This record gives sequence, structure tokens and C-alpha cells, in this order.
Amino acid sequence: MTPTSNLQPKRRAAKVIRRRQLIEAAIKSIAKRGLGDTTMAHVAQAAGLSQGIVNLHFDSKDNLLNETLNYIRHEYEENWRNAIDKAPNDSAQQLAALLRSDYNKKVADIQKLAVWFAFWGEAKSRPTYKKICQERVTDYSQSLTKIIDRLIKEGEYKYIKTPQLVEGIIAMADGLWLNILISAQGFGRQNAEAVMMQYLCHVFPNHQAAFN
Amino acid sequence: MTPTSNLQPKRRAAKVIRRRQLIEAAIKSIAKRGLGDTTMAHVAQAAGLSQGIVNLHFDSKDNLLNETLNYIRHEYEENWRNAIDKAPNDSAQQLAALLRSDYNKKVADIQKLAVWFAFWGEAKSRPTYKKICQERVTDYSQSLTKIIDRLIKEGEYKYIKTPQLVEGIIAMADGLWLNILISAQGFGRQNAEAVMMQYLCHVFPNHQAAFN
Amino acid sequence: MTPTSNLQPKRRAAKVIRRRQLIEAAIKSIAKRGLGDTTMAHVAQAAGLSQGIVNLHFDSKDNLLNETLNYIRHEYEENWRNAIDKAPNDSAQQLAALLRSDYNKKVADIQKLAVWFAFWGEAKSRPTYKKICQERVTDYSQSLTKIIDRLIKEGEYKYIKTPQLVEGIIAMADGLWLNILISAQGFGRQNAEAVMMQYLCHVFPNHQAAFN
Amino acid sequence: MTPTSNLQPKRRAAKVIRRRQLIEAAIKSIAKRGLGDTTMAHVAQAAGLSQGIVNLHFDSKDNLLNETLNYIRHEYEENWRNAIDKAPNDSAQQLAALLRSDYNKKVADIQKLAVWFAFWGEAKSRPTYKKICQERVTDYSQSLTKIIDRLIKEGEYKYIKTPQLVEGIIAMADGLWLNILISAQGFGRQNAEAVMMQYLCHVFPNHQAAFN
DNA sequence: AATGAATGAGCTTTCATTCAT
DNA sequence: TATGAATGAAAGCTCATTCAT
Repeated sequence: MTPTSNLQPKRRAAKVIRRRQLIEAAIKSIAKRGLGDTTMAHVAQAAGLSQGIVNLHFDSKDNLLNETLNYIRHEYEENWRNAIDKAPNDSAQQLAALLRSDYNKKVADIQKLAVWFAFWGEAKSRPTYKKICQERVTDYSQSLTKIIDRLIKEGEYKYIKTPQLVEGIIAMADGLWLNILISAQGFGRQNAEAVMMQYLCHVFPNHQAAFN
Repeated sequence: MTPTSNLQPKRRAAKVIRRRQLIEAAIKSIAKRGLGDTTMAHVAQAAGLSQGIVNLHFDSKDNLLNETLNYIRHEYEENWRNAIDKAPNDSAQQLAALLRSDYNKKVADIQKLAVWFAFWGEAKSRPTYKKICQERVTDYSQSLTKIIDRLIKEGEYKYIKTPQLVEGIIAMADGLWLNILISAQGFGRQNAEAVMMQYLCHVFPNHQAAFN
Repeated sequence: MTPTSNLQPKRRAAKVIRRRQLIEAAIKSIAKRGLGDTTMAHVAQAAGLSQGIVNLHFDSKDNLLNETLNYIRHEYEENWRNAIDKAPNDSAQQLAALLRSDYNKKVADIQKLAVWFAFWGEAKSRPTYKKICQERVTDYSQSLTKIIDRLIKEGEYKYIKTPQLVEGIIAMADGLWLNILISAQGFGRQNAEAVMMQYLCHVFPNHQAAFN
Repeated sequence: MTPTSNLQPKRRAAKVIRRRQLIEAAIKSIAKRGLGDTTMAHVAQAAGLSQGIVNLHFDSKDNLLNETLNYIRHEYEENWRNAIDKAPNDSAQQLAALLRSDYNKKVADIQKLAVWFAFWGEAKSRPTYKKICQERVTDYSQSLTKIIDRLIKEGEYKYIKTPQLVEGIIAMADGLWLNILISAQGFGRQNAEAVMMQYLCHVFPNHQAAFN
């Protein structure tokens, strides 16, 4: 009874809907079994459809996987853009909102994280994956840089090298995802967020209010 | 010291060497092709040996992969323990040494990083991988905690929550590895180190000398 | 002439036309891709219609292929019967006309030849194909025999064994088709005809006029 | 208990032997089922070996098929060169020997003929097949031309156009193969040979002795 | 009558594993 | 110990056929 499974039960569905359904099935399977053990049959089964369905809609497994990565990348971007838009027009608040968005239920969902790491694991040897992963960082990086620059100017912070700080924040964000994914004790989304906020407190001590 | 024990050591040594050779071949192949596209034949070929050789020494592919992960985990640990040992008996210096060791030529080698991410990518669905990855963090975490606690005490830092800082540092360290592995522009080991050191400067402003 | 019979003919006609259209599409595809690589989708596409159309009109691929072979067989027969009918009432002339008809634009068209050879290639293992191919030869053979017998009688040729000559002529005719189909240098219809005519000159030296 | 099946029963056979064995299995299967219905499993089974064996030795089905065609082409050529070599040094005798060789047990074997027609059927759309088929004709054609030229000179035949005669003979030879393959009543190798010899008698009436 | 999304059997191919040498 | 030919299960993909629309 999940909302996503609320699709036409069997035959005759719009192409876009079927594709989405299959991508979501792929995500489920990758999260459950890993990229290497995910087969076309698994995806079809997870979608409640027949063997040949994936090739019918995506032509090849490679293509399905690329589209799956694309899908979570766009979902990810939409999520943080939304977060900035909804935040008050204050650079510290926007920074907090942007970084907190990474620990949203939607994107820091353990299934999605598993998928990200699955693709990162293959990115070095797969140019297509690599490119999409790079794009995700580039866009995020630009927005983050803008906000931080404004915050530095407004807060009269000295001695902060923006590029390095941006690299550091993004690195920590990714590393916290890994921790959520892998840690033995329940290191959850809230913990991750707290760690990140403490980082910001150290860097921008005059704006701690926004980070607590 | 029976006559047979004269031979045993050599044979055992030979066996160990062959296993190491195959593990290194596995690393090469995983870095080149990813975990999913690495076959037993690739490993054997990279080692300059014949088809059946891997099964002879490791019984199964699964086992080879487990041992490979173990191998880089131990190499990693050896590396940072060494770094601490060689560092002067000063907590800030030791912290710097420990964190700098992550960007050593040996462990932050792009091939090794590729292997780490390959295994992380499958860790969620493979308990054996997950366990080894967790162990790596646990050990590192303990040493890191000790050093930071000492530094906080000595430096009379207040308002620093050690556990969160430790999580943050480790997260950033892993995230910087990802950046080295995936970034388009040449984000290298030195950059990563600089980012990390800047982080420490923010957290421990009184010890900046040790981090520059 | 009930009101319904007013409609029936049209509908029946439409059906026949569609079947013909699909058979011609099949011929095109077989010529282009061979029998083995021709799919129902190819045929439908070549006809500018939709996937399921062939099954609708022919029930199965096997059936379509049988009907396609039948179609070119009938076209072939119609062609040579026509040629005889139009020829002057003279046995040598009729012989020439019959054999020349094999190198007509219509039947010795390279697409049609490709189809013949495609079916011959499978005839040994497909009784239905074999039967249709045999029928083609049987009918042709009978007419050819009659004409030759008359010519031998009229021309007072001795030492000619009709059955063997008929076999020989038919064999050469088929072989010349192969040559048209496969030869590297442009061995065309006219060449084939000339070769056949020279054969007849050798066999019936007193009637060379009819063969030049 | 055929001589060819007299190979190492299972494991460990020389590569060349295995390849030959598989090619012969392919021939059997193509003759039995046609090119289109021959699967890798059929070939492996006919060779008494396991599924993966064909890919192990030929990499792909396409390659196996190409090599199979090559195999019968070389066997064919060897056969007629042998026939010429063994024939007395007399042009008529050599001509007879060359053409009779086409109806040898070895090459006019019904299985081999089925294979030839199977490949001819696909030759139009498969450049590799086409090329090999053309090569077969080219070589044969050259030898045939030489012998006929000598015979014409020695026999003082006039009005014979060698190129057309050569085309005619080759066409008839191929067509007779088709007849052997497809004819309903038992049109066998001897019949085919007789038809061809009668043709030669008509063309070279002064040398009928050599053709009877 | 026509469409085209869906099915699922069957194909080629890959590859971890086995084992005679 | 080491080799590499052989195996056979399992994968991705194709395509004739079905059937809701």
C-alpha cells in the first residue's frame, strides 16, 4: 500500500509511469542486493511485471542503470533547491537549510544512500556514472559557494578560504552519508545533521543561533 | 627443528606470497574495471598466472574479495598507527599526523580508494564487507578519540563535544577520499590534506601551528 | 445481392490487399536482412503498420512465410505461362520465350532471387517449403518437356535424352540465378540469358536463329 | 562409430581437433534443422559436449558459422584440385574429372549441400558469407577456364565463347546440387553427373568418349 | 480492423568452478 | 603447485504472440 505502488495493476500504462515504476524497482533492488547482484529479473519482479519489461522500456540494463542514477541525482537536486527556496532570506539560515536538506527523509533514505554508494563504487571505471556524480557536486557546490560568500561578507569573517570550506563541507556531508549507511550502532539522520551543524558553529561562531 | 620444518617455512612463505600477489592483482582489476566487472580470469591474468589459480589459493571468489578487503583494511591501519608512533609526543602534532596519514601516497592511492568505494558500494547488502568496514572505523575512532580528548584537556577547549567531532572528522576524511576519486578537476591528496587541516584550525584555533 | 453482399466484396478485397501488402513487406525484409534476421516487427514496419498486424492477418510467422513463398511461386508461374502464350506458335520460339522469361525484370529481380535462395536454404528441413519448391519445378518441367519433345520431333534431332536435357536446363536456370545474386562483378540478367541461349544453340544447332 | 566421432571422449583435446569436431557438429545441425533453427545448444549436443563449449572455442556463433562455411569451402576446393591432379594429362579427361568431382560422395553429400544452400540463402545480406561463396567460384572458375581453353585449342572447336561456357557449366553444377537437395523423386549424384556429361557431349562432340 | 504494451519462452553469452594432466 | 579445457548455471536480451483498448 505504498503510494508509489499505486499504479495501474498490469497492462496499459503510460510510458513515463512505467519507466518511473521500473526505476523505483531498480532502486529497491540495488539497495537490497547491491548493484552487482541486481538482475533484470529482480527489477521486473520488484515492479510486479514480466521478464522482458525492462528491455522494452530501457533497451538495456546499462541504460536502466544510467537512468536510475539520473533519477536520484535530479531528486537530490530538487530537494536542496526546494530547501533554499523555502528558507528565510538570511544567509546563515539558508546555509543551515541547504545542509540540513541532505538529511531529509526523502534523500537520506537508507535505500537512496545505498544506491549512491553503489554507483560511486563503480564510478571510477564507468565514465557515465562518473559524469553524473560530478554534475551533482558541481551544481551543489555553486549554490553553496554563493551562500557562504555572502555569509562571510555579512559576518565579516576573516581567514576563511571559501573553496576549501566548500570542499570540506561537501566531503563531510558525503562522509556522514557513509556513516548512516554503514555504522553499526544506529547513527541516524539526526546525528549526521548535528555533526554538520557543529562544524558550522566552529566555522561561523557568530551565527551559532542559526545552526542549533 | 625436524628436517621437514626446514622446508615448511619456505613453502608457507611461498603460499603467503602467492596470496598477496593475487590480492594485489585483484586490487588492480577492481580499480580498473570495478567490482562488478572483475572476473577470476582478470585477476589471474593480472597476476600473470593461469585460470584456476585463484580457486586454488582462495577456494572461491567471495573469499578472495573478503581477503582483499581485509588486506587494504590492515594496510590502512598499519599506516596510521605508524604515523602516530613516529609523531612527536604532543597531542596536536599527533592529531595532525594521524589525519595527514590518510593522504599518504600508500593509502590514498587512487587504486586503493577505488577499491574502498567499490566495497562500500556493496557493503549494505554484504554483511562480511560491512563488518570489515565497521572495524576499520572503530579502531581509528578509538585512537582519534583518545588524542582529541587529551588535546581538549591540554588546550582547555570548551564547548567541544568529542564524539560529534570524531564523527565529523572521520566523515570528512572519507568524503575527501570520494572527492579525490571522483572530482573532475585534479583534486589531489595535498588539497584534501589542506581542507582537513583548515577544519582542525577552526576547531582548535590555539594549535594552528601544528596544522600548517 | 443482399445489402450485406454489397459490403462483403469490399471488405474481402481490403483483406486481400492487406495480405498482399504484408507479403511484399516480407519479401523486402527477407531480401534486405535474410530469412533468419527478419522479424515480425520488421515486416510490420516495412508495411508501415503496427506490431500485431501480421498475426492478425496471418495468425503466425510460419504462415506468413509459407504464403510469401507461395506468392512468389505463383508470380513466377504466371510469368512463364504468359511468356509461352505470347510466343509465336513455333516450338523453338516457345522454348526461347519460356527460358528467357526467367530473366524477366519481374521474376529475376534481385529481391525475389534473394527470397528464393532464402527459402531453398531452409527447404531441406522444412517440408512445407520443400513441397512448394518442388511444385514450382514440376509444373515448369512439364511444360518444358512438352515443348522440347515437339522441337526434337520437328527438328529430327537424335541422341537427345529429353529428361536429362530438361534437368540440365532447369539446373542451369537456377544456377544462373545464383550467379546473378552472388557474383562480385555485375553478372546481370542479360548475361544469364545469353549463357542459356548459347546452351540451347549447342543442343539445337539447327534452330540457332530462335536463340539469338 | 563413425571415424570422425573417434575423438577423445570428454576432456582434454587438442584445440584443432575440438574446433573440427564442433564444425562438423554444426554441419550436422544445419543440415538437420537449417541455419535459422540451429542453436549453440544443438551444436554442443551434436558434439556430445556442454553448453559453453562453442563460445569457448569460437567466441561467438557468428564466428562458428563463418568458420563452418570456410571449412566446407576448403574441403570443396581440395576435392576438385585432387581430382584434376589424379586425372590423366588430357584436357577432356581433366574436364570430365573436374566436373565429376562435384558429385563425389564427400562434397555432394546431402548434408554438405544443405549447408551450402543455407549459406547461399543468407549470403545476400551477409558480406562475410558472400565473400567466401564468391571465392569458391573464382578459384574453380580459373581452373575450369584453363582446361576448357586447352580443350578448345586442341579440339579445334570454333564458335565456343569460353567465358559464357564456364558460367554455364558452373551454373548447371550449382543447379544440379539444388536438384539433388530438393527433388522429390530420388534425383541422386549419378543422375546429376549424367546430366552434366550430356551437356559436355553437346558442347564438345568430338570428345564424347571422355564424357561417357 | 488496428494498435502497441505486455508477456515469457528461448536464445547467446559469460564466468565461477572443477579436475585431468 | 600449477595449468587450462571443460562444465553448466545464470545472466541479458530478442521476439512471436496475446489482448485490452
